[in-house]
Amino acid sequence: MPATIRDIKKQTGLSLATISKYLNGGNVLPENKVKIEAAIKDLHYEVNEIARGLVTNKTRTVGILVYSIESPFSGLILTHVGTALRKHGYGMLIADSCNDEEIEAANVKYLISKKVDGIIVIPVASKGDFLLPAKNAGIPIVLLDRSLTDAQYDCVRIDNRKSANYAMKELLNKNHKKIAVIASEKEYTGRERYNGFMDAMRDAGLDVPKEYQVRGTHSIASGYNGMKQLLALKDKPTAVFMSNYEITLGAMLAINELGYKSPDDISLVGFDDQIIFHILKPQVYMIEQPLQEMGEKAVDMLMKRVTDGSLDNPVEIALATRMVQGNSIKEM
Amino acid sequence: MPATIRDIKKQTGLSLATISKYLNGGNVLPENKVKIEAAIKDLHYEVNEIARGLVTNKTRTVGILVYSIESPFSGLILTHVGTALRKHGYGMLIADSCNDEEIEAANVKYLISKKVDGIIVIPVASKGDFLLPAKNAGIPIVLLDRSLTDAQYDCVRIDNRKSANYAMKELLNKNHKKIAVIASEKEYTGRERYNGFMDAMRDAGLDVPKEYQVRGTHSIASGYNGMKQLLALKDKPTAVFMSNYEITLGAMLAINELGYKSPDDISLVGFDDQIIFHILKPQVYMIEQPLQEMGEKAVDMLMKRVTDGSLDNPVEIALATRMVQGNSIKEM
DNA sequence: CTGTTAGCGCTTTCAC
DNA sequence: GTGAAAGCGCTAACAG
Repeated sequence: MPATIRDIKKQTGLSLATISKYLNGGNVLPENKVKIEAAIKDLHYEVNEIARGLVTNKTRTVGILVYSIESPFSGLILTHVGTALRKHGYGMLIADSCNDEEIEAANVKYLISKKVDGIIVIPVASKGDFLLPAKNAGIPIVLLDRSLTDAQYDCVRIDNRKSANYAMKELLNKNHKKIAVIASEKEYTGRERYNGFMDAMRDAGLDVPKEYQVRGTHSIASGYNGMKQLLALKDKPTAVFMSNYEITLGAMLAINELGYKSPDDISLVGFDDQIIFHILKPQVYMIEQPLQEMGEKAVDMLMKRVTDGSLDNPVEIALATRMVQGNSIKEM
Repeated sequence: MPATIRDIKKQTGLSLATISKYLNGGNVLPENKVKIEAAIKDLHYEVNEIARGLVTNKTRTVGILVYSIESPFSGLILTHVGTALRKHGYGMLIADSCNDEEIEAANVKYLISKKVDGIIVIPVASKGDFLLPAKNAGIPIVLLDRSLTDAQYDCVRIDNRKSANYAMKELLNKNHKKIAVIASEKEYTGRERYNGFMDAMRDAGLDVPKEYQVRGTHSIASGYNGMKQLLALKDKPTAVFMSNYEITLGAMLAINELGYKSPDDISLVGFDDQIIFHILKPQVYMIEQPLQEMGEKAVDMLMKRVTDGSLDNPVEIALATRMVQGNSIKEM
């Protein structure tokens, strides 16, 4: 049975109010401060945040709804979210949606019952209904990385469409004409990046035959199979745009396995820079997302809602990305 | 302002006690049950777990202290931990130690103040002092994947030393004599696997020259540099044992980059099977950890302590691993 | 600056 | 099976 504020009261002879005031950073006579601090040490006292939360109606905990904690991307961005939250004195209650919309919806209710002060969500669903209970409960919500098609929430992400479009310039400038794409089909980012790719090709007046448009899932297997498919074509593309980390990884493996060399045999541009690509040959041209900035901005937005009680209209922030130069593109 | 149990009382005319009883699965007259359920729907009532926690002194939340949420291994095992916990009706409050012992120690206190019912920890530190505050507070603790050198806690892990030893048989049976190792030096698993490797070599009566013992960190870079180092030796090893996922990945990249082929030029055995290696050529012989079983067992042990209040002596469970056959070993 | 008091939302005796 | 009442550990008026 851990020490409570009453034990401190007993040892110091002070009132609960004074002790509470001290605990919350209020002004207390120096001598009392000393007494209280001594008692805290003595008794190994730690504030009971549950009790505190009951009265303040604040838990200093943010719920994180993550599409799949198994995915490497999740960890890479959550580490920044967590660090930013910790700086504000907040913790993360993480709920893994396991890429399952039902679990995701159930997790929202779970977080509500846990009285989290806000929710950061990298969604599985592309529609926003599942968030309504939280919204109705008045819990601030910030979307991260992925937006929703039918609902307005604060959102921090990159400009996927523009980034993909921009990435294509590298290939177009080097005179590639036969360019293929491997993109995930259902997810927000996959769709947007595919659109950006198509925008760029259309603007360049280039046609993209159906067999150059490989749509799959957000997975290594998709990249691997997609690239194999492309390399098996009679009329191979000279370049391929790979729309995310998993797809890029899979595609690179297929290339290696089949004994092709990039950029000699095929030029490459990928998405989602990760350390592994820094030590791979050839170094692939990669769109890099500002993961740290994304995590921090999402936390900033949420904190603003939480602490200011800000009720401004939702804003969607689309951060710029950066092209990491490589040597995976051949001049045509 | 969300509905409370008092709002239900108003609408149903029942007493708090009856409603509470219903909420906790107690027996209530069918007519009352109907009334309560209607009111809950009407008012969008969700239990306030904070208030409940204050009186029951249980939060149905488990704290997770993870060495680095950024690491792919973390996500792979936490997904199973999370799923198992959810089945028990528990959530995870995840605290990222960021590979930093100071943060780790601070996070313990944070979790205590959050009154988590138990803690699962994949530690950064190799000594157990940082867990003392939680232990003293009577919070059950289960170590996962990594043990500690100086403290007794429940622990679920694989038998790293034996697994590494066993993995070596594949190489020894195929008559390899000049075998090198790349292992992390400071971490628990790295040390144990290194020891298992050395055991096997000693038992086989084989010498391991210093330059065949590459010790580094648990990182891709370590594997990459380590393998380059080995391949640059005048007297190259015929086989290499790579002690974890990151090291294996890095080592494979180095091999590819230098244009070597496995198993023709070098035989390989790795640790930590992950999907990526399933589509890589050659398929590397890999020790596979039972991640799901590990996650579930850890949760089981914790739940036993939490719900039974079991105070038995700590037990350390070392699970068996499995060798995933590949084609990365040449018969000598 | 300090103390007294009420009460956050729920569970839990204990009568009935 | 139901209700009244007490209280979990803390904060937040308010008065002194």
